[in-house]
Amino acid sequence: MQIKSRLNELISNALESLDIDGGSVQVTEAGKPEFGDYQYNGVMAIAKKYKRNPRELATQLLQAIVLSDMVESMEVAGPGFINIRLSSQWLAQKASAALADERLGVERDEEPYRVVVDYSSPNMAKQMHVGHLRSTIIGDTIANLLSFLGHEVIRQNHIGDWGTQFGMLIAYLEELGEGSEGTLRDLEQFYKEAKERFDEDDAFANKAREYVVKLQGGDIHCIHLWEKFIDKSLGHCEEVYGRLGIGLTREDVKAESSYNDDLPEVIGELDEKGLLQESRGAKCVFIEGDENPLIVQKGDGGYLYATTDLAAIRFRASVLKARRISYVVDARQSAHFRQVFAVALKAGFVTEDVKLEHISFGMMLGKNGKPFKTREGGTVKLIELLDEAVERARAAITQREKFSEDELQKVAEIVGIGAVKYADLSINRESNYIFDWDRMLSLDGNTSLYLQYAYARISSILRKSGEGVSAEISLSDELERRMALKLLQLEDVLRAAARDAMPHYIASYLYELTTLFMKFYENNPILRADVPPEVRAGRLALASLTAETIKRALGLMGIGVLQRL
RNA sequence: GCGCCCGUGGCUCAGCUGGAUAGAGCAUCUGAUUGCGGUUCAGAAGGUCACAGGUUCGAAUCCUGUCGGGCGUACCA
Repeated sequence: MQIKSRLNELISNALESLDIDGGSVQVTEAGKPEFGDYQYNGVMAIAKKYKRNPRELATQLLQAIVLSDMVESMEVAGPGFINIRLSSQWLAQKASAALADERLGVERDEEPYRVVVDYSSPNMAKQMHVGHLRSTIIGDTIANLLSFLGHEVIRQNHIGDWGTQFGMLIAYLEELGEGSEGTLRDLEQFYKEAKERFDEDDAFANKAREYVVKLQGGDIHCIHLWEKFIDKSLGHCEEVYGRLGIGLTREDVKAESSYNDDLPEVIGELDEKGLLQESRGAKCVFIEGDENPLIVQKGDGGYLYATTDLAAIRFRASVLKARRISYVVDARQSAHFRQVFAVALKAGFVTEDVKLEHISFGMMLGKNGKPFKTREGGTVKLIELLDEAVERARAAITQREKFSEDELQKVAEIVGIGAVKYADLSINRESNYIFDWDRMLSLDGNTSLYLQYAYARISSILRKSGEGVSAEISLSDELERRMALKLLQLEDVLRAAARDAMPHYIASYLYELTTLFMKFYENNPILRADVPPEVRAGRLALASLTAETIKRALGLMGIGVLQRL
């Protein structure tokens, strides 16, 4: 249910009927309950433009609005605000419909498009570490969200499987011989050992360099070693994805190396367009207003990741035919993407109507405000971080419910992983964020545990009620009414989150919904004996829809819920 | 040097393309509740929205400058 756009339309139509150009009409949620449910503030600006009295204009506008059964009242307030109150009957009816609907009343976008979401993209030479966390979970959420809204999502895991370090790694893999899979399990260690060999043994170093060349030349033996290595490394990533509830599969992998053959073509096309210039021995594209060019080919003939990124854009636009291409990559690369996008456009790899966006995010900081590291100052491995999350969750769970060891482990897994993900997804992605175990595993405040707890509590109520939930919701008091309104705002929130690629909109919404529910529940008993059956049924229905909404929205973030906690 | 991002109560964060008295949660204080699952609920206190100008009916939000912090700045990815 899109509420805002319907209201916008009512107002737009009215403005049009008055022959007034109101620009893009945007109602917002009311600042206070006294103001109603929504408000439109645009009249003042329009009045200024037409040099008219705002209150008068607002009054005239109201008269021109054709009210639907959705709106109970609209009135002018203050200097020219228009306060809107929705019909309770309408809210009740739509909430009932949402409850009966698989999608909770959220419609698919009427103009679906094909979108590439590039995220996670780990380097195969090293173990996944915290540096990959944000891209992976933010990207996955956005992909899930767009998909839920009916868009055709193509996930692209642009893994780093190419580069000089692979010569060293496969040379070492070969040296260890058969049965070296065990060592490969700890990639970090493997890399370290290979590097040591490389630094200490000239013969080994030479072989490593030779293997780089052979690999690039398509040598069968080297390719075989390399494939084996990548396969193992990817397997490790998949283990992490599995635990994190990330929807990336092998089919989504589109490795850097897959663009190798395109790179000369990219250079060729840039040249054809007359964009290529040689500068200090390298082939570059200069961009107006930019001090530094985008270097696409090194002096020694080698390509760079800018070249690969251009090849990828070209592929995504021409082969995949994406209309929106989103890169979930940390903010430090904003300059890089700005350049790559500009060049891709100039070169005609994409047309103007394709939306290229860098969904950037800030750094993960430790409690001390400095980059998140281990006590020793090393990089935190993702798998170890997740282990710790689960361990801490286990300790944090109050064991009101008696869990078997198996169940406890499952619950801790859902709670712990959820806490890590939610802590990240609940804040504005653009800012750096402080990683704090205690806060993220707290039962108070905007945390996943609070939401999961609410879900479990509602589940308990529903179980105890011993009856099915009917889809009939009637709203007999103000809190019930506010609940229904909040529940119906889900689609507006999801759409805004998808539009801006801002998962924290969803988190804020869920938190507001849940605190509102707690308040509602405190004041409106459900299962008590003195509650009339109709009222009880209506409240049960609201509770049920609340639970479903929490479950669905957390599900978009890849976070699970529990019947008991 | 240049460029980008960020400065909101003690702490962590919201603030929806400029709107009505800047909102939450921790932490602090007060009160309710023998609890339809609580670590719940209600309330209080706490802010010159870094600073200074400007734009206008109206600015945390837009513009300019200053200060402070982060990041990036040609052949790594």
